[in-house]
Amino acid sequence: MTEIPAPPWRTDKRPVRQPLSQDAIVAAAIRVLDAEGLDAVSMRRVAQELGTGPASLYAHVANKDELYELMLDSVVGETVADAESAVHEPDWQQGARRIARAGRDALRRHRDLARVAMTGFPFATNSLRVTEAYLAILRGAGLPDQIVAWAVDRLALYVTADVLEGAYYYAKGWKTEEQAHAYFEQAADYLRALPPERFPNTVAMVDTLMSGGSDERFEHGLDMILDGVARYLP
Amino acid sequence: MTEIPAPPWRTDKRPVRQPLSQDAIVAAAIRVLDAEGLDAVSMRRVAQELGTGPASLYAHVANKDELYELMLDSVVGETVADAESAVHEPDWQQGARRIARAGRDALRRHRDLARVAMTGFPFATNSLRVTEAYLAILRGAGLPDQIVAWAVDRLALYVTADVLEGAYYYAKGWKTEEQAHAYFEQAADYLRALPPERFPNTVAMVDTLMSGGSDERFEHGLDMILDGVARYLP
DNA sequence: GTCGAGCAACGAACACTGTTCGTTCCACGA
DNA sequence: TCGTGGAACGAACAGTGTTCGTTGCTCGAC
Repeated sequence: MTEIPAPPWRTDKRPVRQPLSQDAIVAAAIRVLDAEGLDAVSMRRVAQELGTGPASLYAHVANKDELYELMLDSVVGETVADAESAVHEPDWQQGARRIARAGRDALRRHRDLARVAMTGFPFATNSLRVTEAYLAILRGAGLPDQIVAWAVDRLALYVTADVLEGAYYYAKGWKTEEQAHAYFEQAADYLRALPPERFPNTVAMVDTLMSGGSDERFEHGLDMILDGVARYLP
Repeated sequence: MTEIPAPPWRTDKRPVRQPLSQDAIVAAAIRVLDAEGLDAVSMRRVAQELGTGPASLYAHVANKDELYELMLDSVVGETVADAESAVHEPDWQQGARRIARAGRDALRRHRDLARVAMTGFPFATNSLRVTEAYLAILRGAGLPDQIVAWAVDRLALYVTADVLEGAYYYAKGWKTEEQAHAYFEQAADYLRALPPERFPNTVAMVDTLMSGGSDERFEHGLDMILDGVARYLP
């Protein structure tokens, strides 16, 4: 099949007329997300990115919510290979840790997309594959099903909540991390200035409470969840 | 101060002219929330509830986000008394449980308001009081500060996530619980129909995975968190 | 007793949003 | 060769949050 070059005449009527597709739309949406944040991903903005109007998108995508979920599943897809290879890890805790880390890394690569993961259930195909990997590892370790179900719930929630905390300032429309840092500093000062007779513990623990977002803290929380689960090994 | 009755003349010009206030606005917003769900709480809808226009609200509320946070703090206020009395509970696990339960009950009374709790940090006064109660209980038990900070984080997240799961169908605009039940049934069928060679664990665990929302499950998850934390007692 | 200042209330408008309708136009199969 | 199904699209609708400029009221100072 040799590609027939576009005829030089008649090219003035329509610019290029390259066909749209769901994949192209999702890719464009993720491009906007990475550049401007989730709130900027509107149907008009995505259409503009593709050089067309918003109505054209509805032939490939049911509505904006579906587009958001497709974006999430596309990003989750970045972790599927990692997750499925982690199933063969001899140490089950290490396997679970690898899936969690891969999910966190993928979400962190895409601004505040984690907000989408907080609303709705992971029924898309890539999410299901990651869940299946989790289940295989935890069941393979011999944990009872009830505990496995709870643990998967908790791990997924922990990962997205951690990312969400780190991406918090995107939601406020801030551009730089300096602004975010200033905000947190100000918040800490506010807590320190609370009346110590009514909030003695809060005031005393300000620094400990506000030390979120770091890798060490994420790993430590992961350890605590997995250690808690390990108590239910037969 | 005897109240002077409104003069019968001149009443045609303005209906009543009762002064607006932040409390009145928040109360009206919660009324709309309870009746129609969070998505229905727009500045125009709240203003309509008060018989005025949206611009009038901005004298008492900075913007819609602040209104949402005020609503949340008002609802959290319903639990402050409970939380602060739980501090005197002799058993620290029982104390923490009481705060968590009170928070869950309060959030469940108000549709999908839990969505607001998922975005943003609890810096409003009532939330701070509840946090202080948590801290007092857990520190009083002798837990190290690092663990206490993590546990409070986890407990708050667990409560709101549990409520959010139960209120999921509000976000979809569904009215009745029958619709929600049908949706979950359909979702379960979808999972059961997955290819068993690629999703053996998911298919096998469908019923366990989808058994969310009940009180027993909430209590069980609470036990698991608290038991996990208890390992760090000196 | 009168005046002035400050502020709450508000009508109208702006710049957006998601979504739908009706039309146009093209590529493919009969 | 024609007919048809479906994608692309322009325009519009009904909303949204927020701001501006004006009005009208109330309270304190003179």
